[in-house]
Amino acid sequence: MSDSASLSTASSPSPRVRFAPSPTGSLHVGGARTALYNLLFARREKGTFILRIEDTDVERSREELTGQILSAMEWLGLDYDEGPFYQSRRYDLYRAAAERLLREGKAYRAFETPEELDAERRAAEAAGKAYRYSGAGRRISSEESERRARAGERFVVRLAMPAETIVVEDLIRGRVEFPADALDDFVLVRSDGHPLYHFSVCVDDVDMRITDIIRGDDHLANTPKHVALFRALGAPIPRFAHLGMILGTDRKKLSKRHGAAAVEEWRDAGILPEALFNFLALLGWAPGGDREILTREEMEREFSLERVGASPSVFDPEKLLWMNAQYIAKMPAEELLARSVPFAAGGGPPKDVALRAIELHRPRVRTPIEMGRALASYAADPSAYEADGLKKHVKPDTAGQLEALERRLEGLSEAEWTAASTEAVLRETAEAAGVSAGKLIHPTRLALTGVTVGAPLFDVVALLGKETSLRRLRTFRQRTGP
RNA sequence: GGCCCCAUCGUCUAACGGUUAGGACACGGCUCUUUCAAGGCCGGAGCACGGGUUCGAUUCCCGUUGGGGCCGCCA
Repeated sequence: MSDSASLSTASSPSPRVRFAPSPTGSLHVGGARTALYNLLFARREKGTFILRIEDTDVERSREELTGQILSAMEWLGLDYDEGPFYQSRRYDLYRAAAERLLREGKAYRAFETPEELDAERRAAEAAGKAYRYSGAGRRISSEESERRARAGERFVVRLAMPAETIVVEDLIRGRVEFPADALDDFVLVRSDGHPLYHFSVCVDDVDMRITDIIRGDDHLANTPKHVALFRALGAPIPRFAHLGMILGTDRKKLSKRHGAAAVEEWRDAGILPEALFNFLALLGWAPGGDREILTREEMEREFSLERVGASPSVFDPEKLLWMNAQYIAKMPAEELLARSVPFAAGGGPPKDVALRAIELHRPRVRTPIEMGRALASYAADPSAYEADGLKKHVKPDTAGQLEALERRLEGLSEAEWTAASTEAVLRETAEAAGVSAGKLIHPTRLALTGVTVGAPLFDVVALLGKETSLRRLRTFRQRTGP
């Protein structure tokens, strides 16, 4: 439309975003939500989503965890356009950047030992003051610094923070200011040559031409460091968007301590990836209107940071389970069957029976695991009967009534064995015995399924078939009778 | 302790100065019914507090309180 619109489009390249987990644990739901927002943002803005593994912490990073994170992302459908890139393979880049900053006087060597720093920190604490690095290294001349380095003295590289307020324009939080005296000259490179988090992040974000940094709120306080670093590196400052934390029910940052903080734990609990994706997307973002169940396409089309809230959100497993049930309700039977069979002990009944069982139990289960259990009950006779059910529904004359029921049911041919006709037979039997149908229905359910709750009895009877139904009835009578 | 962020039902959220403050989960009731669900209907439940600004504040500003985060040669 207008000149300025086309101009701004021309001057802002397509966005590049990244998700940068460190393999020090499995994929956390908070991390997954961050990745998901990056993905949605990239799709919506026709940008590029990059995956970068931040494995510079040699003590804590573990290779197998990278594999776990990758597979959890794949399972959830968090697909990236570029990467994964590994920071551990990019040390040359960090070394070159550090040398450049040193040369340009934007960073300097500091020769304090960890023990000395520890002592300073403790002293500050004892004095009730906030600890700041003294800046001693800054006052060493570059000649002397060079000389000591060449002499083999150990040193770290620190950034010379400018003495000015740093302003962060956050897409979600607005303008946030950090006074200069709250920041000190933080360490870029360890004495063993390892680049540290803040440094490798910024060097990579510059190198990968990241335009928008969407990450957790816990990084907001780190952002002035990053801004200073981007400036020192002579790079443009990306846009920032800091997401509210995901909390446990105790309103503390969600962690393993809360149980089920990892994506794979939910996977193993029978949560469908689509459901978790949908649920996580709505933890902080609302599409507007009253919609809750959205397709991936809708989310990719409608996601916008403007509609992302700033406040933290509590992760509610109950609602996740509800959402899972919503997805189960709509899933094609074949697919639901395929997802449930792995959880059916013994593989469940033949496919035609299984498919009908799926429809019977679909509204009654919330996970494929529960569905698997239901399927298994059609293939194997009950191994035990619910104790409370026996007590409640088995009376002295129950066995006799069930025997009468069996006799009459035997009169039905295989072809006549339907829900309607078996029901009719049961009701006739009850009437003949002068009792209500319930007196027979409940013990029959117990006999056929072992429990007192479940799908409509006569549908179950029909599905089980004549032979199995009668066998289970007989067994029940023998095991519970006089 | 210093700095920073956040604040609508128990929970997730809608509202972008004027609404009987809407929806969803959970909860309770009714309905359906052989049980349990699912579904449908109904209900209880919220603008943290105090000052401003304004004709008018849930909404804007300041403060208080409460919660959270960051302050490493961790990420």
